[in-house]
Amino acid sequence: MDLSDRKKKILRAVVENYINTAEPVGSKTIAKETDMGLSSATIRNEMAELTRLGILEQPHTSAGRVPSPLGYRIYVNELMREYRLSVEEAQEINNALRQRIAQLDEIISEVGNVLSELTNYPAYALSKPAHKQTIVRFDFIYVDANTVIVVAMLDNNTVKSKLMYFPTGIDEPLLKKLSNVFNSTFTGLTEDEIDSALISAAERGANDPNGIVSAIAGFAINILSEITPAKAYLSGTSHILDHPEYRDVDKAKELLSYLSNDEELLKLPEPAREDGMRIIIGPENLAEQLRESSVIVASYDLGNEMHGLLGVVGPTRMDYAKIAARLEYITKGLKRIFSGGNKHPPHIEEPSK
Amino acid sequence: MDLSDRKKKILRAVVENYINTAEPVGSKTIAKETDMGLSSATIRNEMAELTRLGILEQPHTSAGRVPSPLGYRIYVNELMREYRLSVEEAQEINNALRQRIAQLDEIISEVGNVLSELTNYPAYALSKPAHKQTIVRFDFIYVDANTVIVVAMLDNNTVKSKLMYFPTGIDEPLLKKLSNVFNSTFTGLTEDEIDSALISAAERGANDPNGIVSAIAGFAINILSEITPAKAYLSGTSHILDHPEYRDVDKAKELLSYLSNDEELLKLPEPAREDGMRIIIGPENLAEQLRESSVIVASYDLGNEMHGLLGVVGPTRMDYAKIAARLEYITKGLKRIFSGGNKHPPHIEEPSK
DNA sequence: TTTAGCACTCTCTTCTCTAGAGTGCTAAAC
DNA sequence: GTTTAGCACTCTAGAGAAGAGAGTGCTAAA
Repeated sequence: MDLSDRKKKILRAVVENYINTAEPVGSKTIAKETDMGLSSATIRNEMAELTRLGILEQPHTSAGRVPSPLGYRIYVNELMREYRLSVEEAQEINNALRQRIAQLDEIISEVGNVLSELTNYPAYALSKPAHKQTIVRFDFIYVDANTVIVVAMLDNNTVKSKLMYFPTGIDEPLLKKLSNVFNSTFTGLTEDEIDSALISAAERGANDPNGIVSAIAGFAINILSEITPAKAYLSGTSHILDHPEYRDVDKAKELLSYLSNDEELLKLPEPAREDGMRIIIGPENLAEQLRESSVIVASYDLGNEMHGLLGVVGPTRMDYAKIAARLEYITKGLKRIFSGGNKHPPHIEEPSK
Repeated sequence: MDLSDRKKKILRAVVENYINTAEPVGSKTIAKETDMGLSSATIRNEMAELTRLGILEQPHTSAGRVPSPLGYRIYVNELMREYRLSVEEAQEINNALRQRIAQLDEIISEVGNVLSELTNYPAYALSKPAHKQTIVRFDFIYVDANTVIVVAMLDNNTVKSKLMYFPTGIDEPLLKKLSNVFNSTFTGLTEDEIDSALISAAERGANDPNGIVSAIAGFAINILSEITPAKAYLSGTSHILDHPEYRDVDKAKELLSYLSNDEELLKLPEPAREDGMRIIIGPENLAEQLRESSVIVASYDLGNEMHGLLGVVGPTRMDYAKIAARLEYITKGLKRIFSGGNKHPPHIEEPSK
């Protein structure tokens, strides 16, 4: 799309004005609030042209103009000023992250909360399934004649354990045998590779008619399948109702129900590049319920197999520049905290678009 | 409150009609839809009386009547018919529970989802902190010269483990010593009882200048403090917008924000008796934001230190009888599944109020 | 190429009016 | 004494009308 510089300036003015006011923007407003030294009539002509090109839209004949999805697209791709976080904003994000990151368990949902609070839009956080993991070693701790603690260490250095009860009884020699069998047969295998053939072979190898091997193998499979399953966390849904677009309760309800569905969230698109960000505007969304909303999504990566997506949902008239800047600051900050090893959020840096 | 039988009948009719229609109820409607053989005029007189007693209310002079909070209270305490779950409804609950209960981890939040879906109101689930737990045994598994797996078994038979890295190095004899120190000093203690005096004493006992003891003790404290912390899960918030009471976006927003705050949820009242149910009507709520809503709450108990509250939030005009019946069926069902050991939901039973 | 002027269009708000529902009171009927 | 019919009265919700305001597109002049 090749527009004259003047058209671009006008488009930008329309988009930014509309983002702030949520009201259709008239030619007079543009003339007054930008310093192009042009009268409203000239701007009117340009806006008429932009409307013909499908970049602006008119809600009705005598209303001001509103950006079309195409208009937003052009704005986002070419015109959006890089939003520079102020020192205060960056500080605020730093504090929010620092305070919330206590237990790693819930970090992702917490980051979603932070994101939502900082943007005033609903936010979601997805954790992606890690690459197929394997168990690298098994240990067995004897507790009493019927009880054993099974400890499994994974290839990412996490450890899982479980108390298991065997009515048929066990003793130290049996444990030793089990340890040998499991460490030789079941290590280095992904979930899929542990199948019933393998289990019954191991049962024969350990001379175990009592199902002990298969119970432990079941535990192993459980661990491998439960580790970082794709999960969705949604935060700040009530922010939806802050925005005039959703004053219509039915629309709000539609979006809210949609977002509350984890499976739908997991289907949302991802950024093309690992470190990129993606903005999906209105009708570019595949889901019917998002056709009037926009999504900004970035991926995060905490190392150690923890990675996923972090997104913000809002009306098409959302402050793309600001939200994108904050989102990027957060994802970068997370990465720094977790891979760098130092426990402090990053210092202020220049965000890119 | 001593009312004539006729007044009670009329009150019940008003409440139930209002619950269904969300419109103020007129004397004519009552006359028509109940078989008391009375004319609207008579009923009008009775309703005027009930209004004088503060049991009914008039939105404005010439509108029908609406129950006051006191009216709901009387209805709930004395007039509410026991709602009998139909076979289909019970079946539906059974299925919902059965399908969802896979990993115990998320069972409580899942039950919240089920509850919300079955009632069409937002529902919350709280897990209460368990009684102070203690570690009953420690085990140490040698991995390599710098790495140990620490395994701790709690008094409720759950097992926690962690891979720990010690740059100063460790060997088998040291592990043995550690095992002795921890199993003699730190077992049977609650989180509070493990204090720094104890830790430094143990450090001296183990002759450990490298902070290994204190690192492991930190892990122990972590476990004890993290186990079933009070948690809140909220489901089905979008159902709020189904009800005409919350068509006003500002009201919906107020309630939604309130419910989204975990700390507030944790402060909500509990049933007086362990197996009881509690209904809090409108202004009986302490929180300002709930003054126009009602809460029905019951406690659940899955044995094994897992217990907490399950609640439903809706407009004061909510179908108390139906919701209470479903809530009770669910809590009883949970108990049966988990304590009875059989993995199937209960059969249909008569719910009590 | 830009601007001023002007008629035109459409929405939003305000006001008025009416239909309808429901009430409370009075007097008659049971 | 209780119940009912009748009726005037009150209040709301909704429909229609009117006017203000904002913004447009077109034309003609600068």
